[in-house]
Amino acid sequence: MHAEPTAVLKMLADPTRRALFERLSREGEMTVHALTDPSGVSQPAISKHLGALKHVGLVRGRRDGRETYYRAEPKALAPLIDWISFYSTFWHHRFDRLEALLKRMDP
Amino acid sequence: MHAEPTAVLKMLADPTRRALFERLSREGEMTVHALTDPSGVSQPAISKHLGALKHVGLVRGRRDGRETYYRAEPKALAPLIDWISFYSTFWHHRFDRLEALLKRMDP
DNA sequence: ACAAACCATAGCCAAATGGTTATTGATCGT
DNA sequence: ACGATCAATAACCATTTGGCTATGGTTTGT
Repeated sequence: MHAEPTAVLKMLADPTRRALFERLSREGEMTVHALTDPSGVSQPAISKHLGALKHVGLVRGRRDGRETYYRAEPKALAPLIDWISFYSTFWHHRFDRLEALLKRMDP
Repeated sequence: MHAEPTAVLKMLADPTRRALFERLSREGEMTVHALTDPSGVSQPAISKHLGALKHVGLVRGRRDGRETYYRAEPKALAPLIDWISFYSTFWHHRFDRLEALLKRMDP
């Protein structure tokens, strides 16, 4: 219970990397090529980021011929959600909006 | 709505810094000295981290004589919670465990 | 008055980070 | 068969980061 969120936080803290995760979350499975296209950075940079995300389980890669399709793995956010959940106890009494925000997450 | 979570994520991604925020969340207002004590790093390092946390609004400092009391400001987590909340829409239909986790956050 | 305590700042340094170009390996289309 | 495409890796580079020591500025206690 409530595992180390450091690795997940590090991954999401970089805007380029978070954009990859967001795009895969929104649009589903995509190739490296499609992800590189509008990213503003080179294909090797994207591959490296995807490798890092994969390493902490935030994405999964499926090789198909010469292409690799990546998909988001939101399960890997569990440590982060656990962390927020755990500390929400301490925040609750002085963060009025928290309750509303948490409700919004589970409508 | 759903502001940039990058700054907040960067702050929490460092273990030393997150430990400060956690400690202030658990134990309430504390001096720099008290925070430095069991941290394993020097007082200037702690002060620098507190300055960074303060800069993004995650803590607030109150000077009292020669001591400075810091407190956590969980309100500043709003961008992060908004981000998770926003993407939960996309995850919800393919992340079964999320629902359970979110329920655990708001029992 | 003055030494000690508390905190912030300055200056420095090693390591980590995020990017690049070049290259390689594999697969596809013609 | 072979040139083109896709992705990963290698090698390199600049910047950022997180730590340190040294110092300075206040405030406190004696």
